Amino acid sequence: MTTATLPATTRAARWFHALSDETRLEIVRLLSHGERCVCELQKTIGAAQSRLSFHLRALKVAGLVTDRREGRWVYYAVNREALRQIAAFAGAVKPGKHAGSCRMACCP
Amino acid sequence: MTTATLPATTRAARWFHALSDETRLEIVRLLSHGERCVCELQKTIGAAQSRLSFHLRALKVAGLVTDRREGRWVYYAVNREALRQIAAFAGAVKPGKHAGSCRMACCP
DNA sequence: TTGACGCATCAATATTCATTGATATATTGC
DNA sequence: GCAATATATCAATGAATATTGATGCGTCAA
Repeated sequence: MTTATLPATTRAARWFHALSDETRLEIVRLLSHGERCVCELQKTIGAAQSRLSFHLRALKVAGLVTDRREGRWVYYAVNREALRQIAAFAGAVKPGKHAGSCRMACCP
Repeated sequence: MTTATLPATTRAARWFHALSDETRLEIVRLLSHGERCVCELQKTIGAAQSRLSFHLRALKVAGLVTDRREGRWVYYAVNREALRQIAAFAGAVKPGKHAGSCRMACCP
């Protein structure tokens, strides 16, 4: 259920996939203000319960959120560390030294 | 063909989707060193040509790469600004003021 | 002008993903 | 225990995506 042991590229691809859906992005945005139970996300987003559950699971499997049961409620929260790593990944892609034509490397 | 006028969430979802595939991540990683022609990406990645073309198009439609023809070659390059915005987006998701139980907001 | 090369596109297929409605499980208050 | 609530899961369906092989189109060099 965890993605911690996967190769970096695979893990990154799964993170990005988890964020590639508008509903899930909305969930993450809401959770960025603090943890929330499913019922509130449901009211706020206006999505069917099973649909929300589906997307929460996707985020959880990808390691972007954590969940915690308290009585009848389950609270979800963002995994700050994962988000940090995602930002770092995107930030690390910089155009490099060879910017400009690259005949040499390309077609010798 | 451009995504510039879309709502922020929609645009972000498309960016993340473009990065949600291992082949495309590998392409972006290679392009981060400078622009490359398709034939070199092909050699390096070892993917069928039509497959590579498919993924390059996905990246281009999402606005993450640009292309430029020079003679028989087409050179692709990362769009630094888009990557910067993606990193900013991920970095902006911070756990917030209400971290901890949030009964109040949740189930009044 | 012909042939080779670099690349894009198309058609067909298989796979993955999202949505909906129904059902199951756990927890609480009565 | 019973009913109500919160959430997860399942089954079915449709939509989107990825892969492969074939074909087309522009460009260059002989």
